Amino acid sequence: MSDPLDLNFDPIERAAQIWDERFGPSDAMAAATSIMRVQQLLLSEFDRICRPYGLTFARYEALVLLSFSRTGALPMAKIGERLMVHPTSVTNTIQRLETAGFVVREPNPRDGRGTLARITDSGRDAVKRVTAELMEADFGLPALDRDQRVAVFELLREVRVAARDFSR
Amino acid sequence: MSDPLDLNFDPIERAAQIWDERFGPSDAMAAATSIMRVQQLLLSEFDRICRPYGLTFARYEALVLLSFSRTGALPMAKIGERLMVHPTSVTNTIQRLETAGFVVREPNPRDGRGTLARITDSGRDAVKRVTAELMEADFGLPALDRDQRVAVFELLREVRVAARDFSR
DNA sequence: CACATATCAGGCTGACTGACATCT
DNA sequence: CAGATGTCAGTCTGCCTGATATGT
Repeated sequence: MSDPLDLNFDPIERAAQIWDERFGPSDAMAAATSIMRVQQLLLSEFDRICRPYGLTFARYEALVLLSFSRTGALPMAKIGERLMVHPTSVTNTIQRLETAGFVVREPNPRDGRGTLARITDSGRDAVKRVTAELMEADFGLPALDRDQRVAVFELLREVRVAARDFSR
Repeated sequence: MSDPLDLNFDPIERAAQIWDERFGPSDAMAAATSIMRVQQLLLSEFDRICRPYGLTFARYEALVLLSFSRTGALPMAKIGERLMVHPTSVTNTIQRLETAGFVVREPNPRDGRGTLARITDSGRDAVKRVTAELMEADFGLPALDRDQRVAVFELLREVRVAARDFSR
């Protein structure tokens, strides 16, 4: 690359850089593209860890939710609410987890309309193994020390509060 | 919700909270879930802004790349490399942009195997309008001040450097 | 020849809309 | 009855693999 300004080979950052030259620097754009990109890096890492266990990260999240519920079972609607995904996506996710033997479906005894997804022993085992690996991998953030991770969390909490993603 | 521990209504944070009770606090998990969640918030915001112009954020990114190239045209492979997406995804993205009239395809005069995607006037106009709206929306980060945005960028740069996403 | 470039066929994923049966 | 619940059909998106035609 012949551009003398191209000290940095990341394409997104490169675009931001060129953008800066045209419109002036945008700290907002730089921060936003960093978040988008790091999420992409984390998701690949998480999916890579989940894959050997027949899981995707989305399915792992659903399984974690079930594994931490008091009875090991939750209504479909509750799962969608907690993971913030569409009801039909819940149907799809749970169906695949059921096919893999990590979850069973059963009628909700407290609501004739409803269905409960219940985690199986096999599902609990998978959660345990994947969680151990994620912890081992520092959730994709071994590059940051404890204070830095806390700083990231605190900063992003502001964004989530503003988006009403937190109740506080 | 009857669970006495449910003081905080964010589902991901809620899961992290329950997780903490079981395995002890994980600053890495808290930071990682925040990044995943904020990316989700930003992407919906960006897609919402792009939608009226017949774009998704992914297509907007490709269009930005073309609009900032010196000649307004780039080989497909170069686009994939810079946006870090699979060659078939580039074919797909460019095809849709072509259908929308934002780019045209032409043979690469310097490589008989290759195809160039060239941005049209209509494409440049769309980039201009969407970019203005994104700037107006502070790239989804109006909740942070300048110093905070810079802090986010600096922290996440560490992660990207470790992942070799940056060359420095 | 090996290799690069781009496309196509086809699969998988998660998200969505609209329609529907069922139940509260 | 209105409203909630879950599923299904079908669409769209982005990402991927493998095969292929073409050209370096």
